[in-house]
Amino acid sequence: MGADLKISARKRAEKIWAAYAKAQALRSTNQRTLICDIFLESTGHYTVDDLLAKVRARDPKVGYATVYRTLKHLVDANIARESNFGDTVTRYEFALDDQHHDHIICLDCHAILEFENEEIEILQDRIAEGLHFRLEDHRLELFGRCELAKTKKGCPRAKDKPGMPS
Amino acid sequence: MGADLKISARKRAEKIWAAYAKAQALRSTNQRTLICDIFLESTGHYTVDDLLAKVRARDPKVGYATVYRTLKHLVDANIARESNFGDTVTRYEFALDDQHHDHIICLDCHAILEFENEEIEILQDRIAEGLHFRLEDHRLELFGRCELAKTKKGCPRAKDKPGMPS
DNA sequence: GTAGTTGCAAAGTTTTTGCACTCTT
DNA sequence: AAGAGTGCAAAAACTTTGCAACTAC
Repeated sequence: MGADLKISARKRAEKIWAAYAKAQALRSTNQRTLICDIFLESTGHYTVDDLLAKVRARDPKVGYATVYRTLKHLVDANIARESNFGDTVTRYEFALDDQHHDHIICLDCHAILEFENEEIEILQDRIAEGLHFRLEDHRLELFGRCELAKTKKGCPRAKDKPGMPS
Repeated sequence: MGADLKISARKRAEKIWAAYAKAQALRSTNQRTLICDIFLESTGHYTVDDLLAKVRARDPKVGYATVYRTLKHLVDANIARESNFGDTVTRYEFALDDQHHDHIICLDCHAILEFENEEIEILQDRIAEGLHFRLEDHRLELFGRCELAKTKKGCPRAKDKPGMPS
């Protein structure tokens, strides 16, 4: 994904956010602006803790609840996407609707890679149609071991994080 | 899925369970036997609460912890599969490894249908290979509105259950 | 008898909510 | 000034764990 695409995605996200904020009559507070900025700058999959840490680096007084509440708005505005890759924590990523991608997660090092596959999406549409569903969303997660994890030394990134599915 | 297949799946599950129990030196207690029986008889996607209710109908003294602990064993033995379809509760279903299927969930009535698609599995393998992953597991969930939900009356099964993804 | 199992209650996690105070509009 | 937004702490929802009593082997 090139830098150009990322920049324009962010610009679009900002427009969507502005429209959403206006429609919902949201007020522009420092905390909210800060959280949105940090979120839109981010490229990975972050827990609320992760994001709060980044936020507090710039404003130590921000509370958990505000991050949760702001993320809820971002999800609602279709700018953020929630996922929990087999474990108990919810992770948030910046993802506009039309940029849909899926994930492959390394069970050893917990790296999360993204991929897109048009063919699978087409098959999904066909399946939904066959079952008389109007498809609105989907979630595809692949779990495996990445190349580094396969070596005898194991993946150097491997840490004991909370449970991924067996 | 015919009754024959289900019966043989159950028989296979019982064999796997017996082998697992032996390997782990698990003891055969009334509670554990009861929970396993109820779980193996079940065909849907149940929360711990659901299962505990069924268990307590036959033995009211069984505690949460025992159900959690037994399900953990069943997951470990690859007889049960955990999923959480966008909400916060973990659901368990009886699923042997080689019977893998995916789910389509109605956002209105929360019905959960199962499907299998060989083509998608092949594409997944190809994607994982391309990214140098050894694939171990996957999770595909489609979210949409079922046929009944599309009528102007809405789906009659619709209830306000906790949040599904937007 | 030994050691795995159970049920209870307490503790842990993650997320939501009530409330007094603050800040935007 | 009105009321949306914030931070804190308490509550909620779900799951795990410590422990004394129990039970399979």
